[in-house]
Amino acid sequence: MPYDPSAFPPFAVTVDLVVLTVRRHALCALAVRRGEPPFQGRWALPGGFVRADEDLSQAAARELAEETGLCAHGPAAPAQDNGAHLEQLATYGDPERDPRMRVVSVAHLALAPDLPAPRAGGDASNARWAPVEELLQQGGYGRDGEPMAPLAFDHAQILADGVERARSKIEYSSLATAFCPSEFTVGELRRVYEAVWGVALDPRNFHRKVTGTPGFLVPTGGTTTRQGGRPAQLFRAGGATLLNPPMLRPEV
Amino acid sequence: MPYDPSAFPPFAVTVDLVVLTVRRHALCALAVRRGEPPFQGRWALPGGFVRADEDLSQAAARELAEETGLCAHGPAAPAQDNGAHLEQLATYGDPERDPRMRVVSVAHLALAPDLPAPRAGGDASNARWAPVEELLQQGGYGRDGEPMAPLAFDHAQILADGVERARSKIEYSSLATAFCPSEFTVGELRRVYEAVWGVALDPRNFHRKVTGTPGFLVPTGGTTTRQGGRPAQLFRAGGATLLNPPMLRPEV
DNA sequence: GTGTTTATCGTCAGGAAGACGACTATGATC
DNA sequence: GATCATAGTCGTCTTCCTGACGATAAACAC
Repeated sequence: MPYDPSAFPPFAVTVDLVVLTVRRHALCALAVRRGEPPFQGRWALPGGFVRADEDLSQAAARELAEETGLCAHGPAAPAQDNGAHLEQLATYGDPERDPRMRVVSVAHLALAPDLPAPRAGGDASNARWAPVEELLQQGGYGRDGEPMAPLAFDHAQILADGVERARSKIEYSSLATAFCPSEFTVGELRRVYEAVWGVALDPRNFHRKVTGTPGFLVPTGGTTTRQGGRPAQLFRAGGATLLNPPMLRPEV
Repeated sequence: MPYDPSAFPPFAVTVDLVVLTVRRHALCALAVRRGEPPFQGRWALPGGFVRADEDLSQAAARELAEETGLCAHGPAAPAQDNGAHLEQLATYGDPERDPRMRVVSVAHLALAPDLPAPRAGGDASNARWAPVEELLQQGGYGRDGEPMAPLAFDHAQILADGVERARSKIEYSSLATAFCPSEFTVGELRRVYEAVWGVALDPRNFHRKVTGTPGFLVPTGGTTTRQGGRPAQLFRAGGATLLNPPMLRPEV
């Protein structure tokens, strides 16, 4: 078929972000309140249009910086540089997903260490970290007693897919360190796994496992007592990105 | 921001397909020859524009049917129904990836049993199954001595990503059965793993492993000698989609 | 000091996987 | 028909990993 601009329908292309972090032992996602219709006043995932001269990953990194100030790095993550991990998640293109027009959204997944309060165009009341289970439950009430409407558009599905990706990916990759500050203890890393998977892990077996996996953790020599109790060794993320053997998520 | 159609740039959205199969002990992909510029005469992945009222997965299934006649089913695959497995792979949106205009392509991965010769709009000379290593090598010569130009657009990258997805996914899912006919032997399944991974596997350990994984294989009661040698039991794919424990890809 | 908390080391039993021997049941060849 | 080649299937043995859990260590609160 020759080139004919009328031969294909025009689409709007957006990026939406599932930004995850661990706060107070819970897996949380960044949500922003919509200021305009459709779904005005409802919570949604941050995102925006891809610009004409931008790659998809560039657009995602730009949106991430606008919403959180984080500097992104790609899936082939180098050692911890205090930026966020960013990778493409999936693309959502149901013809009915946006009532205004045909929008295809390329969702991205970002993993970040615990951060100060989010900003959404400088307006803190319109952005927040919320536990993912709170965002995903239908028709419940939030921690502040406010009735929780479901997320706008198909963002509940996107969030669920992002959470599932994160849950499975920390099994066989060193991605869990993306939730930690640049230096962290084995216990802090264990609490990340416990928060993301929602299970309790044996501290002794976990310690043996992560310290025994080559390339996962590199000791810095320092220690800390910020968690209370006996001082713990500090580590930073090692060069390995794939864990062999993988961490095993307990059954059920 | 209020709804303003001029506020976002228009994109063309396409689906491209990585269709994989195993033929003659080699992992092969479906390639079609381009009939028009750009990249006229070069090999490319099959694909086409998403229609105005179509979901992305619908568009991918339609393209797959047009190129191969296969009926697709989704990632939550039911028991083997002789259709192809189809899942979304990733989305490619570099501003320069198509010289004509801004095109975002949602690549999909399809896995199919060995098939009769492909058809591309009824023209067999413009479609073929080619070993993936042949399609991915730069500047070599094909099996027929014809010089091999690289695949059109960024299709070499898409194909490489699809192959890597298939290689890793047969580790922890029962997807390898999507390469087999509805009834198959343990040896045939092993040859699928060997072709996709490009390694030799121990027949005895492989047999113990797959027959011992609950839900992976169910015996049909029949036997076959189509591979020569002692008759082998026939199986069909069981209900399990995730393998626990996973198959282990041997180290390099 | 005593108790609490967290970190870290060690032990032991059960299971999974790699290496590989042995046996079985076909078709092909002489 | 005997022999051989080819595949398939069952066992064994050793090694490694994991889960369960006891024990010790080093901080802080009182």
